[in-house]
Amino acid sequence: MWDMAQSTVPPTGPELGDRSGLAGDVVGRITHIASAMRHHQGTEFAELGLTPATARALHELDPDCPLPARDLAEVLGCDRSNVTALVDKLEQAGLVERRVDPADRRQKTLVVTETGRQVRARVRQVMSDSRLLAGLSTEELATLRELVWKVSDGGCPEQCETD
Amino acid sequence: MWDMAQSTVPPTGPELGDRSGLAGDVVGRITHIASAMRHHQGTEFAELGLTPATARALHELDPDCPLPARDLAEVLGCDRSNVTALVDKLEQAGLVERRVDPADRRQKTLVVTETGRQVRARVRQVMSDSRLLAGLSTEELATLRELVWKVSDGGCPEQCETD
DNA sequence: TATTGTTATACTCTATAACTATA
DNA sequence: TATAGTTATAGAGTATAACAATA
Repeated sequence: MWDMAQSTVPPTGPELGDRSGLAGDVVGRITHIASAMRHHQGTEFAELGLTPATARALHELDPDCPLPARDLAEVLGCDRSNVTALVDKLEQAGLVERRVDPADRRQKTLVVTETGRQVRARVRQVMSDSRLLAGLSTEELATLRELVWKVSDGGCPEQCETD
Repeated sequence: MWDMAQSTVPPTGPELGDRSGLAGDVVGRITHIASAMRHHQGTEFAELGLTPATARALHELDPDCPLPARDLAEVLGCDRSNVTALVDKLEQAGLVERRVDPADRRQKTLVVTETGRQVRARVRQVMSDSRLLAGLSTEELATLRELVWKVSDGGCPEQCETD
């Protein structure tokens, strides 16, 4: 069935009986599509002087609602120690500032600068760039959205805790 | 529009007019789903004593059609130098053997062992594991397959050369 | 004593460049 | 000279453990 997923035969015969082959096929395709998306985003981020990880970190930092590093780590689903390096790079690039929280001097609040705000807007643009979906009609897109929505609701929408 | 993708509101109102919002929404969901799939696969591979990269390498090695390392690198879309380390691990685990090609003694053919054959079967199972799609009916699955197929045809099915 | 951010360290993944042994 | 595999090295990404400052 995996071989089928790798072939170039179009899905003209849905073969509704073979549920697991069907599902495995879809899994393979989604993997391919996501990989292509990551690749494309990676090159776009590089043009902004960002790596995928720093871009994602910037993306998660709301300019209107500064977070402590601890919370950013949680949103990113990674360890606090990684956030240090990520924010180091963002700060070096002038996109983010660390500010000691006067209320709790252990915490450092991550504030997006004006430049950071602009770069972040571009990052968000790239992250929802849908050129890969250009081949679908608007109706197909709507159907696809319904289906992927249903999948991510039933599965692991955020950090995949249901494993 | 990205905020919409992050919300928990179901897509009951398709809003067919907003094509780019629709598409960005789908991109975000596909990213989430693929991330969850990678996470799940990673833990399954770990139980087999494999990393995602070694699992993928093993997956690409057809036991009935041994490849030289050069070809594996091409299939994996990575540099030859990486294949050395990957095959080192697979060989250490007793899953693959290197054999010098008598016809061209520069080449080393990668042969999957009997154990490797069994582990690879499990890897293939994990890679097409579709528990995340359990919430879809077989009909929805068929529709989804048609759509993702169409996307990967129009976009970057394999190593994304069309960038 | 518990928590925040940091540092030190290690492992995976990937890329480039230089080396070797063949061809 | 060109190619296959290897080695050395580097950087990104992520994890754990230990530490300083603060609560």
